[in-house]
Amino acid sequence: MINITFPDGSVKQFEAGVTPLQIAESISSRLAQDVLAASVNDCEWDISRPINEDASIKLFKWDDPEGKHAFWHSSAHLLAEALQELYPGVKFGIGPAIDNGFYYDIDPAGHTITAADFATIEKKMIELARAKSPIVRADISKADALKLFGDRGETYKCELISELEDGHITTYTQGAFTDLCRGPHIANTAPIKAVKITSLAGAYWRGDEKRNQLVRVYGITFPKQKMLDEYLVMLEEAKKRDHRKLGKEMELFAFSQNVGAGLPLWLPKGAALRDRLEQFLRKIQKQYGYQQVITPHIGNKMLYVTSGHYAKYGKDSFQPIHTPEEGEEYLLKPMNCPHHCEIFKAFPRSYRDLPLRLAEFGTVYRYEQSGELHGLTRVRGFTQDDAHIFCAPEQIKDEFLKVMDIILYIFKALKFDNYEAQISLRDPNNREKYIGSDENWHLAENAIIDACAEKGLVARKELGEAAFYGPKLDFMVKDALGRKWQLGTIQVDYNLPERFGLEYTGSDNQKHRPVMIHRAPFGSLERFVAVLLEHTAGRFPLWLAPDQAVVLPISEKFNDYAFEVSRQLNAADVRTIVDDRNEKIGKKIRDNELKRIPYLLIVGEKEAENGEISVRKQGEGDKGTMKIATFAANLTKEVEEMINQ
RNA sequence: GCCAAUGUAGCUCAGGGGUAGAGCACUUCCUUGGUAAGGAAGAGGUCGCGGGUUCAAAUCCCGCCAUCGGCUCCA
Repeated sequence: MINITFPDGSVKQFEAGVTPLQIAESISSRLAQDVLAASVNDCEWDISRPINEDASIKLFKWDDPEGKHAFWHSSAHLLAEALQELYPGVKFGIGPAIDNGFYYDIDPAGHTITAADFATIEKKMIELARAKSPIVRADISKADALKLFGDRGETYKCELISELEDGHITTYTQGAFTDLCRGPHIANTAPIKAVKITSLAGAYWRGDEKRNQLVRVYGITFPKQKMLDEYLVMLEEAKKRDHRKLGKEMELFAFSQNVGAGLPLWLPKGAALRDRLEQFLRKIQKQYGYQQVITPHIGNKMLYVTSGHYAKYGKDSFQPIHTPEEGEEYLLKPMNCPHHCEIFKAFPRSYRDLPLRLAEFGTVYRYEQSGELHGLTRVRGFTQDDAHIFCAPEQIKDEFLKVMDIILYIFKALKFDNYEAQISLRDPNNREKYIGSDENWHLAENAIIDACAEKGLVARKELGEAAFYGPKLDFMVKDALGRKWQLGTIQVDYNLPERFGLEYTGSDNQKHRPVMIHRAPFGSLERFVAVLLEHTAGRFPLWLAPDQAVVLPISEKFNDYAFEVSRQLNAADVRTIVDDRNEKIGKKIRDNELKRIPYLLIVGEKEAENGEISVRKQGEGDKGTMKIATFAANLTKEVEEMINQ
């Protein structure tokens, strides 16, 4: 007998060799039906895999991420089995579960797979799932694995096996398909009831653009058809809040082929929105002791040779601008920091000047690869809410904490509660990718980790994600379709001060090297507006809304009064427009509700007589009648409460 | 940059070797209506751009550009 400990601490005895599925059955037949995966002593475990010694166990159902993961991972195998039948000779790469479903990378071996084939693949997968094939785990020696997959011409699998340690290799088989796999998997294919192949893409083998490109087939599966239907509806809803669609609809920004790909044009309403965000940030930054600076959009090539950016990114950037003067070369600035370093150098600096916090809404240009451009989230010209803090090494953590305060304040004011924090550290196995000494890297990485700990901020640590000049703390927010975008960022940099030879005089009358902190709470205005649009589905908080109120005259007879109302409200800083179209009031209400204007002000005979307006709040309906000045005062108060919460 | 797809009116889309269609939006007229779609008429398009095939190309073929979904990249 062995002792099995449950998550609540209770312990039950079972025969050695018991499986998680049998344990679930001993609790209830319902649980046995629902359980998809397990962990045994915190190791992922198949529910049909025997347990031979005392262990603590967790059972995972669909609602647990681990349960979905096993379900989708098994679905990837099912997809592979279907592809193997439909396209004989295809070779398999890898096929993992992802956040929303799974994919399988295959070498199509001469077959062509297109979106037109999705229905066939789905049908085949359903057919195979209904066979209720058990998914069977097997240990295999490295030699046997190489032979098994080698005989089948699975060159990609063999490459993977050759890198594995003998004695730790397992395969999983369902029906006629055997895959090299660590698991865990669901017990058999029966629970996979609804299947959708979602897209097709090219993907380099092992993510290396120098190697073969495979075909990646994406899909998602569910244990119930209804869940798939709901998922598809959710996707449709998400598309409606795509910032590219909303930005056009709401006349915020546009792109022109004549201007160039990835170069956004801010329309009047978008520019005004952006300006409000800038003012908001300027105000907080002033409180935190920042000073605004302005630097040019271009800089001498030598500036970037000094900073090291030219050597690293020069050939992949917009190419230098040549002047009539022989030999002079300028670059569009890809970042503001070298300019700010020169501002630091403009005067002899004392420890009394530190921390020196230089802020700039600086527009930068980066030549992103053509396939990478994406609405406002990935562009070639954008404005960072940039600042560089020059401080003494012992001030780093304090400054870091203050920047975190600003970022968290902004996220709170805009109700971004769904962010993730990530500490990006360097890849210890690939040190030549980074510039700067080991000692400095070590210091900088620890400053970030300590600051997060002190703030109680839960941050994921990612090796190899650091910038080439230093480690960073990033705040990521998801867009409508669940794609993650980096917004706020704080980066420690020991490197640029070194390269620019920055120094200050300490209290000891000796020269010292300052440390630099790069930080951008929004990341860029472009990306921030994009994410804000998707986050709010275009229903901006009142203080940011392009139009805060629209006056709707009941009939054309009251147009004059409507314009008078609008004039008075605009004079009181309430952004107000008039809908003077010759339409019925019902139609005007519908159209302006759909335009996401926070307040609809209806005026007719009664209102015109009394100097009043009838207020309707977007999405909430009629709020009654009030004086124009009362409405203006209420709205101003509402805005102030939002910003100063 | 790579793989796949798409590009027709301001928007959403249909059509398809013989000179262009719908709905919404827009303009004008009728209507002057009290809280989510009143009616009529009109205007609007080198069918992404450039080549080729053809008596004839928006339609077929090739190239380019842009967009979309991924991959790689992201200072």
